[in-house]
Amino acid sequence: MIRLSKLTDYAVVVMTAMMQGDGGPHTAVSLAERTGLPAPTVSKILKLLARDGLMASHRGAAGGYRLARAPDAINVAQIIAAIDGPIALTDCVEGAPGACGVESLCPRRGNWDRVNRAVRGALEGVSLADMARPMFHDPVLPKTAPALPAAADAI
Amino acid sequence: MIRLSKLTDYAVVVMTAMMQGDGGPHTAVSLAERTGLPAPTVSKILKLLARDGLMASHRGAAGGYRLARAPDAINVAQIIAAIDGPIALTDCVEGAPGACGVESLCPRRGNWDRVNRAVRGALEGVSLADMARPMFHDPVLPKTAPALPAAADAI
DNA sequence: TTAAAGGGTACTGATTTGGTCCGGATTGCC
DNA sequence: GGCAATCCGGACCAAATCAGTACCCTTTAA
Repeated sequence: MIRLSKLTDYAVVVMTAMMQGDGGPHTAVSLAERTGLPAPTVSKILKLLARDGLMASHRGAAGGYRLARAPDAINVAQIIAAIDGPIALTDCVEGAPGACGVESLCPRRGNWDRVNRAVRGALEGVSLADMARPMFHDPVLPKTAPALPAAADAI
Repeated sequence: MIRLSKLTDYAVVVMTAMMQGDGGPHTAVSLAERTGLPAPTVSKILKLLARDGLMASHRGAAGGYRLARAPDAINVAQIIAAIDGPIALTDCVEGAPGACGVESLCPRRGNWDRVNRAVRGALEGVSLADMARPMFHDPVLPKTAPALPAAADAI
């Protein structure tokens, strides 16, 4: 199965936790307590998110982290990119020249990129605010749901 | 980065190789020679694809594998599902009850499923025939390209 | 009957990942 | 001005996962 790292999952947990409370900064340990995740791990996640500009950090006593933007201005693709690096399904992409051992027989590099683009677009369509919104059981989403063929459930 | 297993990448290589030649069956070793991949690996891939009905296999002497359907009736999502199992980005999906350690604090299960659905839909939109089609260098795809925001290249 | 081919399972080495820890830099408070 | 709280940036280790290989069995055409 296509795997997202657990860290990315945790990142969404942490970020949704930050949406609650007043606008004040959250420390890494307070978020760890609130989410039930180990503190060093939360710290690591926050650092990665801050490095990519998704978090605003403040050092010193009474410091902490805050979301850099409104929750609906942050999408899942950005979170994944911050934690896991660039979204690319294979090594066979433009960034890695010559890395592909069967390059001469592989005229498909650009086509995987097409797939990557499609996936990336799908991930950009879901915002952090969407993830925080409690989901009632299996609602047919009115506007954001992508059109799906009927056979999709077998995959 | 979101990773697709190498086996899946190889599967597309093998399947595109099968599109060439007459309609006769291809043996695992002949495909291995043609693609430059190790024979046991090719055999493993073919077995997985056959199990999911993407290949028609014929045993015995003069046996081999054939594509079960036309290349434009096979999409990338099906290939990934055959090799890597169900397409799900996190463990946090409906199928795994209680596996999530922070379940009580995690009201987002259904929302990851929303993301999964979006990705799945994107992958279903690309067929094997698309992957085999030679791609001229960085054409702006006229119809199949998803609408992308300008900032997308940083992801 | 024989040989060619797929079917299934188990094993191993390497890579990746999750998680932890440490010393240093920065900043507010007493 | 000193102190304490907090972030910052690495390096590090154990565990899980994955790619690849090998073996033996079943099937089937010649």
